[in-house]
Amino acid sequence: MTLTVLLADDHAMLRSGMRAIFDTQEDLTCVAEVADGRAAVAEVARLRPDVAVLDIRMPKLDGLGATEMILADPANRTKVLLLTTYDTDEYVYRALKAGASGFLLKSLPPEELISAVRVAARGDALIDPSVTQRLIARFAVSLAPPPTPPELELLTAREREVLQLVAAAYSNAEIAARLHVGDETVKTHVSRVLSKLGLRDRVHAVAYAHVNGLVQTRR
Amino acid sequence: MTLTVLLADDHAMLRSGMRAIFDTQEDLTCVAEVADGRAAVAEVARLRPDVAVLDIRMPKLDGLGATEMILADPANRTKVLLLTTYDTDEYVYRALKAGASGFLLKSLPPEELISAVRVAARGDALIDPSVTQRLIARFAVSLAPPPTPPELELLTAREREVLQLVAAAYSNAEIAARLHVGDETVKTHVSRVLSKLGLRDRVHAVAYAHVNGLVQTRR
DNA sequence: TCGGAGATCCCCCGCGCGGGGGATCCGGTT
DNA sequence: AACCGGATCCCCCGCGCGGGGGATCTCCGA
Repeated sequence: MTLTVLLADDHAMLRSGMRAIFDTQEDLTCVAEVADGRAAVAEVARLRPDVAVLDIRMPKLDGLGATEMILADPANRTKVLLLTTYDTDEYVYRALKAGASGFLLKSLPPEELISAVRVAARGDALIDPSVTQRLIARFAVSLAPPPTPPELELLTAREREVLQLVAAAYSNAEIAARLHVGDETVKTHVSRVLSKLGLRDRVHAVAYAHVNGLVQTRR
Repeated sequence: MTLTVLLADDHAMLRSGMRAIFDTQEDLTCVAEVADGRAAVAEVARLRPDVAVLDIRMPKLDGLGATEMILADPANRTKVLLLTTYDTDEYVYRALKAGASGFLLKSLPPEELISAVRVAARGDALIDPSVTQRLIARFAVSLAPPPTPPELELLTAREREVLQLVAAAYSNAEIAARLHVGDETVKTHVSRVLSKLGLRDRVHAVAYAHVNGLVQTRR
């Protein structure tokens, strides 16, 4: 089975260079060449190639915008490979968010471009190693739990427990019922929490808890 | 300049296979072979190779634990490539969080293993395409803003503005001063916000705002 | 032209909340 | 035995807050 490819780049020379590379492969067919993003979107919709190789810098609509439009339409099954000279982080994030199957630099050796197209076509993805490094760093921080402020150590276990419930917007009476203690007890705990953390009232406590990741939201 | 490599895998056969691959390259030297994670950590500390290629499944200490120990020690400049048969997502996250320079499957062609070592040595990173695909998906959701609940549309611009300030734990008087209006006005806005959103009091409003991403914390 | 939505300001009332005192009981350390 | 930190419960007081009524003004669209 042969793979169909669309090329989008505003430099005719680069397009013919890439086409020459694909032509060396029997199973790859370059079915269209376009010079701007709008044409890329239109031709992808018309020809439904397996893979679209898009430059980021293009007239009318850039490669990122084209990627977003192509991948936003569920009728398209085309995989998108982005090719660029510059690897600004913002570009990378936008590309990956849109669902691109690849983010490659133009310094890529020809044979690797070929393999990239095959990778994309089979539903996998690949990212240039120089970009991957920074992506990992970014990913690591997004996985890392927010740093626990040291003043939290001042709280006793019970106080932390109460703080959790305050953060969940429970009233003193509700917390008392939930912990099976009197509400006067809860008031004492809350007071201690506020004074130890230097917070004015329970409203500040709620904000504090959320900002410092004491409440699990996403993930 | 030649690159030094450490191999860690509990299968002697696989180690000698990889060593044979590296031996075909003049600039790559395999300086050590070990069969478990603890030995890997020790040998890396002793020999300081440029790159350590670790299997994940190993006795005593697995490749992930070894990676964490190696990369936690700032005295080590060794880059870590993880090699595995299975690509469980949890493995990948843990590896990347620890700061691994690569996550590769054992199905990798020999020549790509060689290029992976060179990539790692120069400070870049690479991830197997089949893993990259899922990583992108995960990364995209971590970038995506939390969905805005529809009831927020009921609020007027001013009410949303007040909600933001309530979420930042400002009192009615502080909000009034900040918006240059009377505090009675603020009370009206807050009341409307609470009733429109079905919230009991401002404490619930703070929690609501944080849960629904109306307050920027990380990123 | 009239109506409604939105922003602004006003009064009263009840209550939850937070501060400031205090008390008892238990478990662990000294 | 004496001590202390932690958890529990109690009382009083002042105030911010939220609900329920109002009111005016402006802008915009029917």
